[in-house]
Amino acid sequence: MKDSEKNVPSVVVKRLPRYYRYLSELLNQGVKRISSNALSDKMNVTASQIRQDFNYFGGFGQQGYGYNVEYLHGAIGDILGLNDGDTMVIVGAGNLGKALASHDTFEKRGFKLVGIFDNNPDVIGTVINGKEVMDVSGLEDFIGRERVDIGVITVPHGAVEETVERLVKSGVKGLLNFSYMELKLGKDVAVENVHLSDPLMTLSYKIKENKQESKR
Amino acid sequence: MKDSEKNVPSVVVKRLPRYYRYLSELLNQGVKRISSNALSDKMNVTASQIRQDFNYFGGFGQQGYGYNVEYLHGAIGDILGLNDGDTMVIVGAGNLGKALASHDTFEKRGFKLVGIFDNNPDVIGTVINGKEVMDVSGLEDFIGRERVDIGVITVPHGAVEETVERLVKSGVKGLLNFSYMELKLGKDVAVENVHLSDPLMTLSYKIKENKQESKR
DNA sequence: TAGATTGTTAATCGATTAACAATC
DNA sequence: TAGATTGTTAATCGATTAACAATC
Repeated sequence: MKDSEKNVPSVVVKRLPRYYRYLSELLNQGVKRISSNALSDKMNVTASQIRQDFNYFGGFGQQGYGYNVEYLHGAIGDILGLNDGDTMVIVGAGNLGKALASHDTFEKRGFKLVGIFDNNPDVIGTVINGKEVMDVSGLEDFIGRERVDIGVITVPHGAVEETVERLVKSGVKGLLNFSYMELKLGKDVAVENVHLSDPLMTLSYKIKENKQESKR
Repeated sequence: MKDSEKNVPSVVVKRLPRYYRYLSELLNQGVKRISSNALSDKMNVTASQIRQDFNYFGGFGQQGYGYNVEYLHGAIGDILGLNDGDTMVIVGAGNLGKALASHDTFEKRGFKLVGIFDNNPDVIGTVINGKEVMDVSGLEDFIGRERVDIGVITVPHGAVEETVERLVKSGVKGLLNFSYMELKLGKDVAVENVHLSDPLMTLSYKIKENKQESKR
């Protein structure tokens, strides 16, 4: 069994984007090499965990030297599939859809926004970040023709179910779901659910905890 | 030591918003009671974990009956501090700031948006979701006067540091940070960092994994 | 009461950390 | 070579699951 086929715990996978971000920053700063210890300080994780994590994918470092930042950055990008040129469409050109369409980090991470869709005649035809909003009635055709990989769901609550169905039927391979509804699908279509109010609630908990602590 | 003062593992805290969302939905559907087993089916977690989690805060159920949905919903809301009437300001009225300002889920969860700030003269004075965008130069005054609890950071990269400093100095108790930069602060100010591209990267990984699997 | 289901303890599992031999 | 730091195994810690007595 190749290293890349070992089953990687999902806690590790969820840490990869974070590593990737920090390495991007180091790369920007022109840092050439970094040790697990130095990275550990920066990221507030243990050096041991860093080495352990990387070794799920088979060691990118060199004894006595550390890790080459550029190489490691590229390797993690590959593992994450950021160099696969995944294309995506945004369905729902409301405020959130618009914001995501204009969010340049997506492009910087190697994703290509190829279409924005809405069902509102007033919105169809308007231009967001240089792209014309298309009529959602043409969604299936477009996805099939352009072989779109990812569907980003930013439609209102009531339209989620239908949107998901249509995206999946058209053959997208993954859904990034910003709707209130939590999606579970068959394992042939990957899903990530994003709930913007979750971190706000967690923050609220922490604030409350801080208050209680200071009272003691 | 009271139950509420036990130190709750952060994995448990991070699950609370999810419980809260599912309970909101059940409440909407008019469901009166639910057992850990039934909830377990719905949420794809074990019943054991649900009971274990709730018991960190001291048991909300009743043997032989299960949990009263309304009561449990309220209790978790209390734990999360959603009934504390936390106020918030959004700093940065760009696309993301606008989207968040219009995101009604925040209000539904008990948070009160009291101000939106920007430094761009073209944006100052415009109205977002019924609220006029204010000049960021008045940020400190406003926060002090209105005793704002939470600062939501949606400014561009270059303005993050200054924004954080000003928010903290003015006395906010928590930051919800959407900027690229990952914040760490002293423990008197709570922070949640949100990185919108992280779930997209994780999704990309899953898609890639699916592809490899189907090849085998 | 009998049945159901919690609260909670004990067992298991997995993830993190520590340690160190391998090696650049 | 000597020093540094990885890759990797072993030890520890914590979280999840299982089990069941308590009890509504």
